[in-house]
Amino acid sequence: MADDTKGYVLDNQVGYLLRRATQRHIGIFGQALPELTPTQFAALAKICELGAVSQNALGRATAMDAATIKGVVDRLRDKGLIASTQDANDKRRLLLAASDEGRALYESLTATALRISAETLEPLSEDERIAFVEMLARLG
Amino acid sequence: MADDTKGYVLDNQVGYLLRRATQRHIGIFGQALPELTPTQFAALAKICELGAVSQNALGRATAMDAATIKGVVDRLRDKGLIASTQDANDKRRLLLAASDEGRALYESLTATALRISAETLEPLSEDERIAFVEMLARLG
DNA sequence: CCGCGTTTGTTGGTGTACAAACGGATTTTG
DNA sequence: CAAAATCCGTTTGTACACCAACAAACGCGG
Repeated sequence: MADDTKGYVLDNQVGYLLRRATQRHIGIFGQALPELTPTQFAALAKICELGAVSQNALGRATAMDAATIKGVVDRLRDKGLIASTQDANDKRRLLLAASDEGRALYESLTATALRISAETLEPLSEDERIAFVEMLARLG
Repeated sequence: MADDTKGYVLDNQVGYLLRRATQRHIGIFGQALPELTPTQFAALAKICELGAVSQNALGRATAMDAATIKGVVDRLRDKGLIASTQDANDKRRLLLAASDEGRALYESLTATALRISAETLEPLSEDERIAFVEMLARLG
């Protein structure tokens, strides 16, 4: 029977550990970059990366469903970081683009964002960070 | 300058990857165990693990703040899986305990829960799973 | 060109998640 | 012992996150 195999222990389950790690990361993010939430920053980053996109396409690019991306886009627009216009060729589509302020903010914040990633991974050694991120990407 | 060092790419950031991995895990959980959410199952598991606890203590044991655990406890009680009574020694406290149904459900579901964890980690090799979970625990 | 399936964005509902503020109970401390 | 600090649970407000249902617009096959 050896050790404690076979028992269910919450604290060892991936799902629980993922939740805790995410909580810690969001805490670090909020400390270092209070202007935007991680989700808002992700959406802004993707808009800057992709140029003009429709709202749903942005959602797909950032792993948010249609209902979620709507709220995020609304908040970014309220802050004046992005602008939306009707697509002339397809009247259903909202074309989104970063405003000058949005792009400037994004560019001024990428260094901070990288620092946040580093701080999140800080409990791991150099080699471990690389291996961990690579494995994590496979779980997405 | 070698490769692409230095640039900020959303898809390589831990926070984003954590979010995606969590999404996938929650999807797997919902498929395999639709009766409860991952959070509700975590709370029920901890109650069964710890015996009687106060509401806030349960929150701390499951990494949920007071406002969050309240909603989770309310829903578990609505389902008849846990019961709450006033603590006689400390009139502030709500003492929580699993009902017979709650305990039975928990015990009948631990095997499924373990299978969910395994399926979440399925893209990794045996050795990788162990290393990954250990590192993930350090990030919490 | 017409109908039908699909896509786009919106809304409503549920469930985490956290901050801030609160009243009441308890504990600590002067 | 009385005042201060703390802890308990609750409420309110904001922000994801997803499901299901919807109307308008699009596009394709017949």
